[in-house]
Amino acid sequence: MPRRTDIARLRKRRDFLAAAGGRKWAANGLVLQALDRADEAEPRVGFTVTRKVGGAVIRNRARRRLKAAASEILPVIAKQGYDYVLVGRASTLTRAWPDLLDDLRAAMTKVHGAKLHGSQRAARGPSSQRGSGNQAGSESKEDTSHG
RNA sequence: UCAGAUGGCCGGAUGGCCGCUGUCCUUCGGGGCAGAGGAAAGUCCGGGCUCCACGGAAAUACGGUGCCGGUUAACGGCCGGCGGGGGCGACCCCAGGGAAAGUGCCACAGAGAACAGACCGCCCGGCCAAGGCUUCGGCCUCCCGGGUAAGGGUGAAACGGUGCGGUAAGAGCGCACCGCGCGACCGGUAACGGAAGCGGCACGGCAAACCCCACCGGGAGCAAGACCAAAUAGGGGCGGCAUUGUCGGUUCGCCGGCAAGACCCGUUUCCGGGUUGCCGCCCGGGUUGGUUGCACGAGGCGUCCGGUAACGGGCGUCCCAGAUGAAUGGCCAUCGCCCGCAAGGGUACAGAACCCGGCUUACAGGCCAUCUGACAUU
Repeated sequence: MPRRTDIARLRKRRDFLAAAGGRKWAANGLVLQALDRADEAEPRVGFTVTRKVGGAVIRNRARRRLKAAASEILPVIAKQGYDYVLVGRASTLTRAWPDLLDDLRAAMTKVHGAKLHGSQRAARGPSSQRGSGNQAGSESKEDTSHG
């Protein structure tokens, strides 16, 4: 099966900030942020490991594991028009490799599942973007009350 | 063998699958080669390079350095020596210039602490008011006046220490030795070392207190700086058109010259301030993206020569990361090492960001060389 590994990288600070305003899912070994750009362009991906996790060596190792996981999984299930940001945490290094891959797959489906409502509202245009940002808090509150 | 001192080095290995950055080749399928550190770290010093400022030099202020000599592009680094301190020793540590230029500080305790000082004590003299003793002559205590730095006590430190002489008791008052100060002269490039002789002996400590002296330092940094290309709003300049008045020409369509208009505000005039159309070209600045700076260098390795050494020179040889939300890796297996009876777990500190020379700090485990002290053996 031909694997596409050359997914475009996010390189600008404003892209990362925009993705941080999108859907977010925290798995055991990583945190995934996704933003639906509402166009049909190629998907893009970026990586972030904050100083909270550790020094430069630890952060580099975490980012490389995330890159390796992304190059294995994203070409299969990434969707057009999406920006993804993988955020490393302390457990990114200690998590077993198959578990880390499962974490990423699960996070991708979670983030895409939320998109299903969004695609219906996409006909109404920019209101969907405003909803993902401002009303995210109230939505999550409803979720917890249901569960 | 044990304990220790100094200097230096390594700091995982091999294989498989899949990737990343650079570069070269390509039959465009792909393939070859290279790819983190000793500290890449802290950003504490010193340079190269770049821009800015500046006529040269010096001075003031501020900051830094501070025994002497050498080394270097330079240094607060390094090497060699000197002085002081520590260790049986190998060796280690030290901001280590100036206190008769000046100012300041030296707490507490203590009688007295910087041209010091009699609390107790010791000694001499006086006195009989008081007390005691008396052989009735006086004597002692108290008191008064003085001498004394030997003893006690205080302190971090008390006009140097020990001994003998000396004295009323004492005192460098005298003497010997030690210490201290000055020191002709000798050795050394120098720091400094030695030292005849002289001086009875004080001229205290702190300059990581101010200060003085000598030397060094313009500022900012590769997000420096240079170049290219886009799109957007606004600025400046030039030209043309449009608008108004007037003069001249006219084929009555217009053309040319000159001048400025219109609106708003300060109550009006004068005067002052502000705003204002369209198009093209040029200039300069900001933003974004790209290229460059950017990796051949105070370069690595080997060898020879000079030098105790730091280091310098000659010759040969090699090309050895170049990213920019930032490559140099992810996963798996086997082995090594450490912990554990085993299952199993762990495998240091840490990631280039313009480049060099240092310093400092972090570091599992291990190796090598030289030297020192014990013990044992021959």
